[in-house]
Parts: sequence; structure tokens; C-alpha cells
Amino acid sequence: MIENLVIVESPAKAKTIEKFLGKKFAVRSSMGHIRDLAKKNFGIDLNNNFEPQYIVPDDKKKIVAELKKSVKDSGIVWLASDEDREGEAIAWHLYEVLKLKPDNTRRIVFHEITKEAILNSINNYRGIDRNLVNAQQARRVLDRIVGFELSPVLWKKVKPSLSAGRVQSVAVRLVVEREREIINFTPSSAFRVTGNFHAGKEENSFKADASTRFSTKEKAEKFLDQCLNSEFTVKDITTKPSKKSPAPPFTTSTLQQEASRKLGFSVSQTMTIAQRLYEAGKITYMRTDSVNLSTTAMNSAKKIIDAEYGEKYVNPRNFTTKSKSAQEAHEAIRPTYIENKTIQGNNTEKKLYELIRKRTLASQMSDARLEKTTVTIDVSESKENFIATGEILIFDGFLKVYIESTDDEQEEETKGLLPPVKKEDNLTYSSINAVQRYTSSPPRYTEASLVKKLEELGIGRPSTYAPTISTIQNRGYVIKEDRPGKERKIISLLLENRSIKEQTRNETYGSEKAKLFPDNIGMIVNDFLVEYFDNILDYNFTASIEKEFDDIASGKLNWTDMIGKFYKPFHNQVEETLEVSDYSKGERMLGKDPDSGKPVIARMGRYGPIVQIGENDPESNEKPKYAGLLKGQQLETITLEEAMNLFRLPRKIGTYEGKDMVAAIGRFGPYVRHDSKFYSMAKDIDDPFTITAERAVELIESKRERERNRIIKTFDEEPGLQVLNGRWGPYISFNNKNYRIPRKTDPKNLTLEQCHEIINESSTKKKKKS
DNA sequence: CAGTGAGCGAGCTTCCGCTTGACTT
Repeated sequence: MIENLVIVESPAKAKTIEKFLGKKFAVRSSMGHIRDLAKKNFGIDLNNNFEPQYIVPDDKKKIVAELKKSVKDSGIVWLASDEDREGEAIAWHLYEVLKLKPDNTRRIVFHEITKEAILNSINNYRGIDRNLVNAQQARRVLDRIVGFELSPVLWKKVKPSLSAGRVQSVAVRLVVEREREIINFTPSSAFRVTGNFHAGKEENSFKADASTRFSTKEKAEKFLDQCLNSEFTVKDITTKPSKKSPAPPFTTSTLQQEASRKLGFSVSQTMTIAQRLYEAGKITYMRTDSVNLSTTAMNSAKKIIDAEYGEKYVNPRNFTTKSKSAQEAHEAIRPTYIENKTIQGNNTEKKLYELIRKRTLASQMSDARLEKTTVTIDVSESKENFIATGEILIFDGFLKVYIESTDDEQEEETKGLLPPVKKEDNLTYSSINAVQRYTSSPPRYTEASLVKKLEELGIGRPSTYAPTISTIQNRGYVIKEDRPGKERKIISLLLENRSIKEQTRNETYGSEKAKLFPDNIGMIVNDFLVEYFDNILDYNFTASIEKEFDDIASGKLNWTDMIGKFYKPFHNQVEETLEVSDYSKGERMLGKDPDSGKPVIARMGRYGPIVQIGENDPESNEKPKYAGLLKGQQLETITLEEAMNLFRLPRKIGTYEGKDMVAAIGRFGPYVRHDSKFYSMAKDIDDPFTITAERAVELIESKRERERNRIIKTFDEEPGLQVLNGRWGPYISFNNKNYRIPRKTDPKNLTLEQCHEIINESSTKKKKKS
């Protein structure tokens, strides 16, 4: 018999707390929610005022059984789940499932794991807040209604197994709309003029930009002509102090963003590594929306900064969250022991830990102080000025430890120190350069910048950012990939040695790395949902229902009333959509086939995106011609010309040994078919549209050659064992399993005995590993 | 492994938020 049983959500938390509480307390964890709506039959009784049908999922049965046992053996049960809507609901589900009694059950909360905070919570216990629980039930039920009514509409109207939901569908919408902005973006160009000036010695030259940009080459040229005959005088110098303040400590979302920008981690990678750090006791909880630090943490940060950098660098700060949706059940993400500069662990763990530590330290450090100098240069023959800006760091402050990155790809030119010049000084130029500059489209989202946007909209929670990003990719709505840039010509005019020279050079633009692109099905699903369910896809939908959840939490609104008001019109909308909407294939008319005059249509087919010539007319005997899109081609952007090109495959390219050779593209890329056998083309070398008969024969013969060389050795005694040549060198095939041959061994001279030795050795190795 | 797109019908898919392992390569 233990006097007190404390139940928290996470086992790592349980371990820490147990140390603070001493022998009279046992601490167990629930591993998050222990009950959820049944998946069968909708999980909500629509005829009985939305009564939720809760069940204990299979993977939670064991935990519940263990908790029941612990409850039996103890006196007072302390429900210590997180201090937010979900945490309150977990406490209530525990109360219900474990059949707890009011007189020996106590609800406690703390949002930092320190001894004081926990002891304090024990002295300030309360009961379960039923209003807060009801707000959670409303949230849960509404998400189930939206998800389980919308998804089946997609199964019927677009494709089976698709999904829609309050969070994921908006995430997809953001990506789709951004892509369309980019597709519709037309860059414009202007000439930016930069001069290299100096007052005395040429080594002391500095750069200054013309105060306006010139829309055409002619205008830029005219200005350079004026410069050619001008005198340059310093007209004005101003100096202004400025300061920079550190960013707050990490939340889940900002950690994901910085780990992405600075370390190149994907959102899920960051969370997996952070989870390991948390379980090892190196950092505080990693799923949080709070920027708050405990007083103890602030004090140790202060000590470290003082010791390592001096008192001048110390500036304790309390940050407040900007996010309206924040529930702040935890602290910000910080090292548990900030004095540890690094930790034991693998490389990625070390890097992420050090990032978290630097960010935490910097947040408690002084502002950086700068001085910004602006020099205005008069051009005697023109109304325009040149302007030079310089920035010097007077005091580095937090910058000594940590600089936050930005998403801006346009790297800001580093402004340095300007050489000493005075008002009225005459300046000479060594060169003045007018360079054509294009405007750039809005940037595509990265995983992390999409999380940032969702957080700004108050959509999703720290525990769901990473899973949401995975879901929209797993469903095929969005793909993360690299794209090569395109080339364009840039004109520049260089004024040097009293003459103006025109030059053109190439610039690549629009190359992308690990960016989110909508795929065909994502665009079709999004367009369908936006057309018929614009209210749910609205960026403010979550924010507006959150207000109602708040009213439920404060007791002003009854949760079933709120759901009732939502359900009826929404359900009608679903029924109506099923009736009036057409099957959505994302059809786009591309134009007319120049040969037959029939329409050319791009659309989604059973197995992927296709183009077709002619319409599907059940009354006509003439079937349309079909061709699949190539990888990288999108229904949204494919042109008539590109579509017509696809119909050139499959293409007969000649005959060999009396049989036809046909070039085409299959599921595994381009191939040549000959005598009903398939021969893959070489990646980046062969092109099915242009491949010659000679080259095709080469492919056929080289594969035959490989086939001939495949078998190195067989044994009559044991036909199931063969020594073969594979892609990665010789190997032994035995009972459909493959075994690597040690490098030093010559495969040709292997005996049957030696083969078995290799097989046995590798299987014992595998056992050891597992 | 390597096309295809007809038509029938049974049975399945799906949400968001809390949490960790259990899996394979």
C-alpha cells in the first residue's frame, strides 16, 4: 500500500517528479489520452444529443490495466495531467475509467517541473474542471464530425482513401494557393545602380546605391551618362543608434523553424531528436507553445552568462507569448542543466542541444547596440542621389552567442564600417554599375515555414505540427522536393575609365531545395473542398470555434448546444454536396488536336494524371486516345504542346531479330520493349522520344550479357543454393534469401561447405544484433 | 515489375490531440 499515487502524462516526467516527492508518493504515467471516440459507427450518438462513444484503444489497454492495479494499492490519487484543455480531459477520463471516488481524488497542475512548483501544487489541489473538459469534448466531437463526414464525400467524388479535416485541409490550401501565386507571378525588372566611391585613397572605397531604380535600360544609361560628367559631393551624414533584442526561448514551432534553417532538419526529424533529448533528461518538454522560463532556469542562465561573458551581458527577461491560441501548459524548450555546454550523444543530438542552449542563454542576455550611418552623395548633373549605409556594432550583447535566422532567401548584403568622410567632401568613383534586377515571386513553403504559418493562424497544436506535415505528404496532396532553377539573361552597364560598357550574363533563378509543392490530387481535393465547404476551409474557422470553446470552458455556453448549432447546417451541406457535385477529375481543356480537331483534355485517371484526345462519349464507338503525364508534369500547368508530345509514345523504333522494338515510359521509367521483354533505359542518358534502334540493340545486348554472367556457380547436390552476380557484386542466394560474400573470397572457387559457412555466420550476426 | 481507363459489388478508407515504443531497411 502506497499512500499517494500521482498520475502524469509522460513517463519521463514521472521519473523526474518521483525524485522530488519522496517515498510516500508513487508516480505513474498515462501516456497521453487513455480513451478516444470509437472508430466504428461514427463514435458519436447523433440521436442522443451527441453523446460520445468512448472506448479504450487496444494499445492503451495494458496501461489502463496497470493503472487500475496501482489505484487499488493506494490511498489518494493525484491527477497531474497537463494544465490545459486536453490535460483536463485526460484527468476526467482517468477518473471515469479508473472508477475513482471524489473523496480520495485530487486534481493538481503545474507548468514547470521544479520541486517548488510541484510541492506548491500538492498544497493547492482542486477538483476536475468540468467546463474545461466539456470544451475538450466539443473540440474532439467537432473534429470527428468534420473529418468523418468530409472524407467520405471525397471517396465518392474524387478518390477512395482520401482525407479531409479542420487542420490538414487548411494546410494543403496554403500550399496550393501559394503555388498558384507563384504560377501567376510575372517578374518585372529594374536597374539597380551601385557605385564604388572614395574620398582620398582608393583603398578606402565604399559602395553606395542610387536612391531610385531605373525601369528601363535607356533610363539607366541616361543616368550613367549624367554620372560621367558629374561631380560627387557628400551632401549629408547622419548617424543613428539602434539596437537588436534576442528572440524568446524555443517553442515547438520556433525550434522546428530554426532547426530547419540552421541544421537542415525536417520537422519530424527535429521532433524525434528532441524526444530523445527529453527522455535522457537533457531538455525540458519539447511539445510546448510557451516562451516562459522557470525562475530557477532564469537564475542559472544568469549565473552562466555572468561567469562566461561578464555582468554587462546579463539581462534577465520574461517573454510573453504572441500566439492567441497558446495554452502554456509547459515551459519553453530549454536545457535542464544549462551549465552543460554539450552532451553525450550522436552528432544530431549534440547539434540540437547546443542550438537550444544558445537560444536559451541569448534570451537572457543584453541587447546588441549598433550605430547606423547614412551618407547621402549629391550627383551634380542629376536629381538622383547615391546613398551609402554602414553599420557598426558598438556592443555585441546576445549576438555573441546566437543569431536567429530568417526565411528570406535574398541574402542581405553585410553592411560594414564606412570610411571616415565629412560633409562637403568631394568623392571620386572607380566604377558605377547598373545591373538588371528581377522581382521574385513569394517563396514556396518549407515544412517549417508552413508550421509557422499554421501557428500564426492558430491552427493545430505543438503535438500535431509534425504529424500534420507528414499526413499531407502521405496522402499525396503535397510533395517535398528539389527543383532545378531556370536561366535568364541579365543586362548590366558598367561605367569605368570614362566609358560605358554593356554586358549580358546568365543568372539562375527559382531553384528550390526541400520545398513543398502541391501535387495533382492535392489541387483537385482543395478546389473541391473550397468550392463546397468554404466555411470549413476558411482560414478563420479554427479561430472562431476556439472562441466558442473558450465560452464553454468559462461556463457561458453548453457544449452540446454549440455542436448542435454546427452540426445541422454542416450535415445539410454534406448531403447537398453529394447531390449536386460532379465527380471531380480536375479536367482542363488544353486546346484542339491539330490532326483530328478533337479536344485535348488533361485530367486525373484511374492510375494517375493523363491527357486524352477526344471526349469520353459512351454513345460513340470511338475511344479517346490516352497518355500518362511524365514525372514532374502537373495537370495545372501542362501545355497543349507538351500534351501532344506525350502521344508520340509508345514509339516503334525499329526491328531486331525479326521482332519490333518499342520505346515507352512505364511505372519504373523509360524502357524499350522487344520480344515481350523489357529493357530499362539509362537514367539521364537515353530519351524515349529520340532513342535510336542502334542504342536499343545495345541495351538489349548488354542486359543479355548481364543475364549470362549472372550465374557464377551452382551445385548439383543443392539446387536451391546459387552463387550469383548482382548489382552490388557477387552474392549467395539460398532459400530466397541473399548473403553477402566477404571481399577477400573469390566467388568462383567457393565450395558448397564454404557457402554454408557464410550463410551461418551472417545469420548468427543478425541474431546478435537483434 | 513494365498498362490501364468496362462494370459489378463487398469491404475498407477518414478526423485532431495527448503520449511512446514497435516495427523494417
